[in-house]
Amino acid sequence: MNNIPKYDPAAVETKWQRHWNENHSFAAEKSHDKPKFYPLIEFPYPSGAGLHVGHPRSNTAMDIIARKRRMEGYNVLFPIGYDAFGLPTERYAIKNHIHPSIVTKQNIAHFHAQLQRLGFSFDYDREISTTDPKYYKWTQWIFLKLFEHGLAYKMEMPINWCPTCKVGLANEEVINGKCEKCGGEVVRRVKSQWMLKITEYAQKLIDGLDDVDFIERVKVQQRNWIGRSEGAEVDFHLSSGDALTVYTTRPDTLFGATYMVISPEHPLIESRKELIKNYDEVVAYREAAARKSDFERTEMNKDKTGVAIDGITATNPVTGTQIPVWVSDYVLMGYGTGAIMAVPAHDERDWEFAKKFDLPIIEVVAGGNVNEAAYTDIQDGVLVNSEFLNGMKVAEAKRAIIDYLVSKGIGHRKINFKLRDWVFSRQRYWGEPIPLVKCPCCGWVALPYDQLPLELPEVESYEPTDNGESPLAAMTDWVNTTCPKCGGPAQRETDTMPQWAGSSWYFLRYIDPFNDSELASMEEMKYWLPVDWYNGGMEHTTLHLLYSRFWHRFLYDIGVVPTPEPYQKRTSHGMILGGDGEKMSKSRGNVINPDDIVDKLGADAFRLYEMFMGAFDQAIPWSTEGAQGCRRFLDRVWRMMEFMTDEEGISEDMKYDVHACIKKVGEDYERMKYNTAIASMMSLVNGFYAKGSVTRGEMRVLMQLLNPVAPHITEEINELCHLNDCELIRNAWPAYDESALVKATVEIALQVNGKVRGRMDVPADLTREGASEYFLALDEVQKLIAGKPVKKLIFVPGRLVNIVV
RNA sequence: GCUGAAAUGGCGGAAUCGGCAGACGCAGCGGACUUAAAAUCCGCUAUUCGAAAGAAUGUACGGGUUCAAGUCCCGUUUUCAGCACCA
Repeated sequence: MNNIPKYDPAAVETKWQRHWNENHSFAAEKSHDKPKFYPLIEFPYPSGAGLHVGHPRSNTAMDIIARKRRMEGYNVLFPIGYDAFGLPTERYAIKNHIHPSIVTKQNIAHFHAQLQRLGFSFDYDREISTTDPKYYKWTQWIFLKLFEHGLAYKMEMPINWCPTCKVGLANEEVINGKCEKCGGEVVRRVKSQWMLKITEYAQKLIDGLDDVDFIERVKVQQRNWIGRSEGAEVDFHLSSGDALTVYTTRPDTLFGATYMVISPEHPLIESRKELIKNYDEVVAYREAAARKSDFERTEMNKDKTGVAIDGITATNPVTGTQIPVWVSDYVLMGYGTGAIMAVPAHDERDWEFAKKFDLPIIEVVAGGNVNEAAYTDIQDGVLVNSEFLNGMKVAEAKRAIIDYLVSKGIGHRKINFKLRDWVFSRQRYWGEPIPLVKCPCCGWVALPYDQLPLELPEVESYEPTDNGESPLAAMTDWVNTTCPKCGGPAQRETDTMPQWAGSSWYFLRYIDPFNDSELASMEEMKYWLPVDWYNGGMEHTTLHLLYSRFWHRFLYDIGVVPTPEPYQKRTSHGMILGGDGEKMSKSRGNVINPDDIVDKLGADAFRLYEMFMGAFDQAIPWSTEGAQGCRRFLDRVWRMMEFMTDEEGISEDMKYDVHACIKKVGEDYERMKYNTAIASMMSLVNGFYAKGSVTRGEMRVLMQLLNPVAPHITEEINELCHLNDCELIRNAWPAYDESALVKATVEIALQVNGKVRGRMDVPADLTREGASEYFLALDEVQKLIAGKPVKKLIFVPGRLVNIVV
């Protein structure tokens, strides 16, 4: 072809982006005739810093799938929105005296422009923001439904308080005793908080995992976080006359229970203080434990401490032995019953404690050496010193002892979860107001649904307060209202919802974003749900991903949504690190700004590099030279126009390579092996260069394969060369021809005693049966074995032949 | 501490089922083009020995199974991630 213009990414990309925008090229079709496909990326938080190089990794990956599905004939909904409530915006607003809603608007505009510049095929017509009252009307609506069903409750409780952010945090937001957002030390603070009963859904959230296609580590992490365990509750009779109930997963070891431990906060200490001779000592221990921060508690978890209660003993219900009761902070009030039976022979913590305080250790499961270490194996151990359990395996003994406890009325089967309820209120301005009022006569009363949305009022100051009150509390005009039930004076809740509220259901709103009478129409949801493929960060596994599954399952239970699970498939991308292999951060000075790369190399090269740099699910250091190499590849693709011939078909000598590439690229995109898909296209292009020519037919296929990754340049080449009479995005995905993948001869390796001695071409249809005769007749084979007797000949068709002499 | 994943050239990585280790890219070296440089195109590029043909070694380390091991088994080291007294 003559008159090839120079490749100018900026011009080409602007042109096609405008074209797509004007034509709404990626708007999901209203009709439900076609099969649907709903891919989703986690909607970004529109920070002032703009897009990070991490965003395009996930976005491009799903964009490739979305674009491929459109070519395959699906009706695709690939939406975008903004998770815009949150602390950084509020902080910026406070510092610069701008209303957070204005900051949010500016940041969203910036993000929108950056996303468009990267050519993502989002349906921008459905763009949403969680801060839009038309949106958060429905976030509040869902909260009221939870409240109505008894799943939201307010409770005075010690919470995780971040003194830097001046806000309470959910358990999921505390990482190693530090605040997830600012890294500051988290302290305990007693506050009255709204809680959501996610624990009621613990079992459903575990069971639901069986029916979805999530990558294994996500399932494992969610299961561990929910932490289901099966065991029994057993009552121990105390000398005080009380029954002390413990939870244990090892009821089979009951005969080995040589002492008991209650947590320092256990109510028994107060209710029986008159019997406790060393009450002062116990209280001093409790206070010392309370002063320990979470950090100290975990740091010191190897060194056990405790105090024996003087004055109360317990009776082991099966042996009748009197055993002591201790207080120790290795037993937590928040799990089980806050009390345990200690079996030092078969529990590591109890073993350590018993060694330190010289308490008896009785072996009841044979198989280890309990003087050396606790024996915790539950597979092979056999019960001993346990009367009627003797000789049984652990699993059998568990069943037998529970039956016994039930028959005596002193115990029963019990399932426990580590999952805690979700702390749902935040003492902040920039969040969804909680639509409840407190009435002195009626208690907490829900706002009627027709009064939603309850909009955020304008306030003078968004500053959080040190006393733990939301800035809204100072707005007396807004706070003082009337009770919707009795009409008397009442006050609004002034805490707001956490950032996780708006993101717990946003994928539903995309389906029907302008609906003012429902959160989304059932008919539309029946067509679009569930989300077919959701890619996002591992850091959200026990936060957003779990929370949104909980909300969705609740909405399903009350008949609002048609599917029990929101997401069919979940994958996760690896982080992009700085060039030094460290996490990108301003302080390290290794941050790469996507805009700079797009300016220098173009969006297509940037997208291509983000997909080519390495395995999609692994952390990869950034390399600007590597990105440059991807730009070089696109330059080479562009220059292929110089030697393109007018032939429409695929030339005979390239047939195998072209069809193998179609197969490879299609399969690799689906498996998120973008790096090898791109490598195979690079090899194909190298082949055309080696040959010095490419046909129009070959060019057409290459453009179709490359289009999902590099949509602008391929569209431009398609137009310049009139490869198709329509845009590539309206093209069908190419199919490969099985017969073209069959070769007449294949190159195999020739091994002698397992060592490669050469390569040779053999007929592709050579079978194992004919192999021996075929190979031993060859001169080169005879030369290599040099007359030695052949012991064995192994032939793997298409791979190698190995002659053992 | 427990659990899980991983370790491959100078670098990022590839090798789908136990079957030719190092695809593809980066960096480097050489050549062509050019007054020159850049760009581009072509070639080389795991290590050691060798002029070459070739040979030996080689996928964190030590063993093992197999005709054949990056891949499977046992042990060790290191790195990363998750959980962190959940009875």
